[in-house]
Amino acid sequence: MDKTYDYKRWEKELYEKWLKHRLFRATAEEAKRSGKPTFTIMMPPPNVTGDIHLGHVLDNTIQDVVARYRRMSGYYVLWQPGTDHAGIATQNVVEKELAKEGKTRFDLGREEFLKRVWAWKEKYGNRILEALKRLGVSPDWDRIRFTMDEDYTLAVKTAFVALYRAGLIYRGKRLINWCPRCGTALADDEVERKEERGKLYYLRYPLADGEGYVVVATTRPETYLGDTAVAVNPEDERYKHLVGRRVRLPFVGERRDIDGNPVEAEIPIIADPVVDMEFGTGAVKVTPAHDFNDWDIGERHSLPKVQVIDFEGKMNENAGRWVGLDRFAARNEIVKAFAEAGLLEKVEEHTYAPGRCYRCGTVIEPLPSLQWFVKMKPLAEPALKVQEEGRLKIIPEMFVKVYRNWLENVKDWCISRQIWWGHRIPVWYGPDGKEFVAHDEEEAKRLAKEYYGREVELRQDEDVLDTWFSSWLWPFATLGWPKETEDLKVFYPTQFLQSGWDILFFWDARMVMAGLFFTGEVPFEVLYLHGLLRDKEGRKFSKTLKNYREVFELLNDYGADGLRYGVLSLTPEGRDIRFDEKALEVGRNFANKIWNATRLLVLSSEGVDIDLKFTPQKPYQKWALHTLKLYAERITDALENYRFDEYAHLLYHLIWSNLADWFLESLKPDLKAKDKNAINLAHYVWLQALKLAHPLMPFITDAAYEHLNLPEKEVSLMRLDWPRIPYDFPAEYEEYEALKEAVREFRAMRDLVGLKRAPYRGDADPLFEILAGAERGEADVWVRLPSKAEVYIGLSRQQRDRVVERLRKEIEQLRKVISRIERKLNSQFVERAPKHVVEAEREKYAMLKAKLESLHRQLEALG
RNA sequence: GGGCGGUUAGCUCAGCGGUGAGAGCACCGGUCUUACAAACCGGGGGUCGGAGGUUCGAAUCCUCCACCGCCCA
Repeated sequence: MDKTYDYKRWEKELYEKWLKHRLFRATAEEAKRSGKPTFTIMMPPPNVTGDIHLGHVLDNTIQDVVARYRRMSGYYVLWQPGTDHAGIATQNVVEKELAKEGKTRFDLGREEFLKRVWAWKEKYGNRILEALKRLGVSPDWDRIRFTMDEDYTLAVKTAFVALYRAGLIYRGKRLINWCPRCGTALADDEVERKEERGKLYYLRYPLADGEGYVVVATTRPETYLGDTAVAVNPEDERYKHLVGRRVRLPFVGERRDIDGNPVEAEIPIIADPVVDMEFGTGAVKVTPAHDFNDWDIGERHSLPKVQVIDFEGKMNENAGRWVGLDRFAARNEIVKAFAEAGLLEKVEEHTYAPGRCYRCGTVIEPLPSLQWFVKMKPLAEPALKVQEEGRLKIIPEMFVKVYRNWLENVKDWCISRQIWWGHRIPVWYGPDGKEFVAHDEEEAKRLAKEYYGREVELRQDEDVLDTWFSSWLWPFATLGWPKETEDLKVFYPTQFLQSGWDILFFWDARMVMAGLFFTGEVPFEVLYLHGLLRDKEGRKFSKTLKNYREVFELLNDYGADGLRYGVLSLTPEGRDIRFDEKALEVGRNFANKIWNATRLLVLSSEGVDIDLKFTPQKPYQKWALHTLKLYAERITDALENYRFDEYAHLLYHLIWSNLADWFLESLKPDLKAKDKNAINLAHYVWLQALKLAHPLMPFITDAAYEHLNLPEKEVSLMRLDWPRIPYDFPAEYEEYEALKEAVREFRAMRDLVGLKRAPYRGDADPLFEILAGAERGEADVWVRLPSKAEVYIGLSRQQRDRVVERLRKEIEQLRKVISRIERKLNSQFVERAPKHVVEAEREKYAMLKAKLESLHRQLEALG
């Protein structure tokens, strides 16, 4: 057995071995044959464009821990991997490639462009999945699905048609979020808002029928060209007399609304309660075609909607002299024009939160546009209901409110995207624009023929569907839906879904809706949300800041187990995680510790025939079994409750602080003596500990397992049963704990006086000498240890003083504690507190009293 | 504006009605003790954000306040 753990070698060898033995494979047939309950986990499919980052590491470590734990505890596990076509992101990447050649997608045309994207996907699409293998994760790689697989496409079409026929999909002209850079509509939640510094411009609108003007405050002066009213709060005394009168927009000539009707430059002053009297001057401009609030005001007051910015973010023909200018350039020009005409009252610094595209960061432009929408209310209600009824468990609890709040206020979902990479919307239009929604062109033609009574030319909708419209089907579409497959019957609904909280709305909540609507099932029993990884300062990882290291570098430096351990141990319930490489060091050192401890066992049991049969005899042995039992229970509990950080810490304490520091040290004499019983017991204990650690640290534990000289072995610990420890030795546990205490006291005393070894006398367990570094001998002064055991440490006269000082300090501290308890025992506490608490307090009091006396005796003895 | 979370040792965090308030890292001192210096042994370090309240008992429950972060408008 090598002197150090070479994780690079072992990670490679073991992963190949696991794959060779098909340990991750899951089939419906075998599941049925096994007779075990199934446990299905759907891997959140990474984007085909992406590179692996720490978020994937956390995601997949969590899933792997659950998958391996469940396999070991008697479930038949399917962990379903795959990738997501990520419409906008992927199209962007390929368009960037094209730009290097000086081309746009329009130069290639739709068909050629899509060929390029597919080629790109074939080449790079599985990069993240491949990288995940180095982490040691255990999904069934033979089942990789892609959201644009042929089968999956069928699921998407079926879903669209079913929703349309149920009246839950409609097409309408509405204000949508438009990204001028990506050239597509976005859903509300694809728009990010963050506070930014901007300016608030005060514009003067001259009254049309008299002297003076009304001043409106706006962050977007360039949209004034599309204003169709000025609004004030009906309660606002300052403006009551103006309501009903009109202002004249300066520099505005001919303009038309979105239906082509001319709109005058004179616009009314209206009263609407949504206007905030505190904001600016209390009078606001209303631009229904470029602002969501204004759209609603426009609807209420039947205002015309004048669009002044086009789909490229440029001013359109309604902008008069500014036509063709970019919207931001137009802003400057327009402000200048107002200033020159004496119509700019002032400009203030202002913080506001413009919407930005979550894919490219461009400021989104609200625009009226004809798009497809999903009616969300009817889908949201069942999703709320199943949560209420406890059929969907959300962990941690605090996200329940977030989930509910979103569903209760959900708005219709804009699902059409003006890009090419994605699922083409399955709608065909007749010559008169009549829409035919169908699974394919054949069916559309048939429907059209029925409708028109003859064959007509059909034109398919140019747009594609939002990527999330395919991902929300993931839990069942990957298993073959809409076909009634064996996979669906056996593995669906699933048991566990984990994701970062950032996609709770995008993905998790929508999967619940889709699951309920399409399959009538809650798609997963448990929804586990974890926080997002941030840098040491709490900032998001970002390419521009370069505030992170590549996952491959981390894997090289700390090993997969070190990385897994580090990341998981940092993960608190739900909150964001400040990532610190120090944690990985802990993980790496921990793996190393496991290696070395195993090495001790292996080297010192050479030549011993191991059959795992033993009888617990000595106190340290019973203590070890009892400790193992306590930890196995707590670890199982932590895993059952998805407390991963706790799991990581418990492992550390069991294996390092208890087994390595005490058990193995106590075992050493028996190892030297080749005590067969002790060696078998140790192998049993160690094997259980390795099993407990296996879900989190699969490589080092399996590497250690390979070295253990056991009578029979499986391919991997993952094939063994989860530990249940049938031993219970509370008395011996206490006995050995007392020994530990005496050893610690002896060591501390010895260190206090600066001795490397010290003489002792008294009645001590034979292990005491070894653990404490003590020996029988002569001394000037003997000091009894404060612990129960009657053990003395021998000192010289010079060393006496330091001990006296130390004793005095301890006595003082102890007195304080004791008097506090005395007060407590003389108060109402005795009558009011539960009996057992009072009893425990009395016991503690007696114990501390005894200890105090012992300290006093020592002090006296030292004279 | 509505909501959520946080504030505990120098740092990252556990503990969420009964502990002399914990862990890891960092720090200080000692050790090549034949598994491990990626280690071993020992040590110092906290008025649990502030103010009230409930309770026999509060880091833990309630109210208010302060600061930090996030989500939704």
